[in-house]
Amino acid sequence: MIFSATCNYALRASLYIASYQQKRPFVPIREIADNLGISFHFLTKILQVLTQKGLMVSFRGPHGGVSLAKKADEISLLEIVRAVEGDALFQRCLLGLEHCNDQSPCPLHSRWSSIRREIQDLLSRTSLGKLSRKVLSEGLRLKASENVKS
Amino acid sequence: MIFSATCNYALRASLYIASYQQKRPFVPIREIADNLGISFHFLTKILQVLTQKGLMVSFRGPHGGVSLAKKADEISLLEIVRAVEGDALFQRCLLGLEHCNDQSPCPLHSRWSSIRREIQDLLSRTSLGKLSRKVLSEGLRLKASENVKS
DNA sequence: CAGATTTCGGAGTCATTAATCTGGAATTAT
DNA sequence: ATAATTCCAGATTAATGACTCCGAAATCTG
Repeated sequence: MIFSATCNYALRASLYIASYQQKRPFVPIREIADNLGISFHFLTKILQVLTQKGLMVSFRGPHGGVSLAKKADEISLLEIVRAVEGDALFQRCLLGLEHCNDQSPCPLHSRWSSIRREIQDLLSRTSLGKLSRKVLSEGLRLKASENVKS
Repeated sequence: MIFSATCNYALRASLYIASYQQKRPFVPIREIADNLGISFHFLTKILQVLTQKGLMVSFRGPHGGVSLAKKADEISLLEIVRAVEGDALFQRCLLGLEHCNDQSPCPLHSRWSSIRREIQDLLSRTSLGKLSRKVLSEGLRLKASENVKS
């Protein structure tokens, strides 16, 4: 629902970096991939996009990796989402109609618009910093939890 | 966003039937496809699913077509969505995590859950009948609007 | 410098969804 | 009967997204 796998990975990886970068200048992609259970090569590609868009900075070689380009409190989830999903995401019609807007609305336009705005507000109000602190203090998970039973 | 093309088509076609069935016993799929700008064969396949799931009834031959299985006021958009998208749609985590729930939540779980519920409520409160009356009275569109300029 | 580490960038594969095509079966009208 | 209409069902193709692979470039260590 809502987001592509690419976008989910981008959010989780960003959150991982914000949470576990600590004093290191860079966090290796391999570490992120291993800890979140994401394909290394695929994640590499996704993070490349984020660095190209200026949200991350990267460094090659030993002790290299990626790092947030700004302070974690200054990066909103919305920025991450927009970087990988593009700008059209928050303009789409619930019925899939092109050019559905206030002038030429579909039957659900007004009601859907307000929910869509809520989603956008949630993402723009929530920063990586805020959320990473919550992850650390409450021990929340970012990975798919492979705990089968036991 | 949110829905697949299949689901969009299912909703629009259902709404078309509810709006334009008038006194006819059945509405031909060809007419729906032409008026909504959807591939006939593809729409056929989608409506077959809706009839298999008991939401529509169909009839072959001249003056055949498909028809709502219940009164339009008794069919919610949610029923249509569930029939084509399956049941998992309204349980998915914003970060794409499996088994994200109150016991083992992701960092966004509580906030996302409430928005997700709003979406589900909107769809379950809105019936085909209610929405089709709105379509007719306000002249709202169900198709992609090919008005280039003129 | 040699070798290990790590990102970069492009190409290729696989799976799922979207869409098309073709023939057949049911029904009606002539 | 025969033809026309319309849904049904399966096969095929196209497009997109998800994921893999590999060689190259940058950087550090010894």
